[in-house]
Amino acid sequence: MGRGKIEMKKIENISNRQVTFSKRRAGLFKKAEELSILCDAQVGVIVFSSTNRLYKFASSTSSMKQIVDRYNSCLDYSDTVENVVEHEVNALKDEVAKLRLVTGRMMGKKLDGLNFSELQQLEHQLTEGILSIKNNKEQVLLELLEKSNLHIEELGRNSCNHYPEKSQAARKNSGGSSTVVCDYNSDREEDSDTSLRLG
Amino acid sequence: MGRGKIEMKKIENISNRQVTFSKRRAGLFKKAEELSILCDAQVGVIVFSSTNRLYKFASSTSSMKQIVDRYNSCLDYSDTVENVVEHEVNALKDEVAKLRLVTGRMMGKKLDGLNFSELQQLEHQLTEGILSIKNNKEQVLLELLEKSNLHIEELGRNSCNHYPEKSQAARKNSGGSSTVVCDYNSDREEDSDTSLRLG
DNA sequence: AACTATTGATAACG
DNA sequence: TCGTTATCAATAGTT
Repeated sequence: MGRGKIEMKKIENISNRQVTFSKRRAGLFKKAEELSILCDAQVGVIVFSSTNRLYKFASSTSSMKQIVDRYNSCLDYSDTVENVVEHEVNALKDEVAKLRLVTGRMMGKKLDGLNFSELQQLEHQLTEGILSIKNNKEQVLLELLEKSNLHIEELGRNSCNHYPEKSQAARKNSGGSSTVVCDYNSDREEDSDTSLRLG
Repeated sequence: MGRGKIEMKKIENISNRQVTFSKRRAGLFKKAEELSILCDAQVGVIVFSSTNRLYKFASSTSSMKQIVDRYNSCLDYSDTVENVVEHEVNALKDEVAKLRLVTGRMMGKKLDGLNFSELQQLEHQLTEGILSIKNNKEQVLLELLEKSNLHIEELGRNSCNHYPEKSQAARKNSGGSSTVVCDYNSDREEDSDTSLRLG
């Protein structure tokens, strides 16, 4: 219909295609509405243009959501997204429960079901953990010490160059093996997000 | 079009309506296909007849499921089921990650981001845990001991009553404070599912 | 189901 | 984007 037939293939001329899209989309929606009225049918039409715009039609008595829901309820639900997601949620809940049990046990709670060898294994695990933590503490302390010493050295040098009237006390401790007091609790630089949040 | 206009309202004659439904449904699907081909669009049509039968059309390059999914993804998702579920999944994933970090740290891994006071706190936590575990071990041992003693006592009584010819060795250890050897590792009764699975 | 008279949709054009 | 119109497609009523 129109001033001549057209081949049933993609219209290459873009503006032509856009015009035809608008007209035929309106025609399609009109036909859908007529079908729904004349034949008392529930009709939904979803159209995505080649430019990814969404156009939809739903017969007046219902929303597209209702139609899509009804359509979904007609399908076989053995392998749908919902099912897969539910599976994933269950797996995650299981893992959370397991991990909570493990952390709880490591904190000395929820030990009731364990036999002697399991308790012993757990204790061994914690002992190993403490050992590793002690090593890390040592490492952290060493690094703090080194940093402090560098700082003091620098302070000493600055005092010497720019503030000669205040340099005496600083210079006194700027030697190779000076004693340094670290304020451990104030050592919160970056990475404070990695804090424990236990309990 | 046809041998005269028709009023745009529900066709009351049932067989007429069914015929028109078939014809116009075919026409609608044909129009949908033409639109999809000519204009390179993705088109889906869902029709429920007045007799609740489902008819659907999806443009050849896609399934209705794809179209419906794409449609859903285009909606405003501020308050849908999917969004709530996604939130739940994300929360669970976060919790799993957090718990893994905690258990990892308790096992002496992933300690790199921690400062001295955090390490000290962690160590204290583990020390407390070990203390609690030691108490539980003690309790388990005491219970095992009691059980064993009861068992031996019973054995002794049975030997005395029914197998007098074998009773001498048993009777020898059936006193109040006898020495008992426990096989800890074989103490796997019920609740084996609550085992640790660390690491 | 086919047929066909008629209306409706739309391709090309302005 | 919008209106017009010549043309063809869809289909209502009939067989």
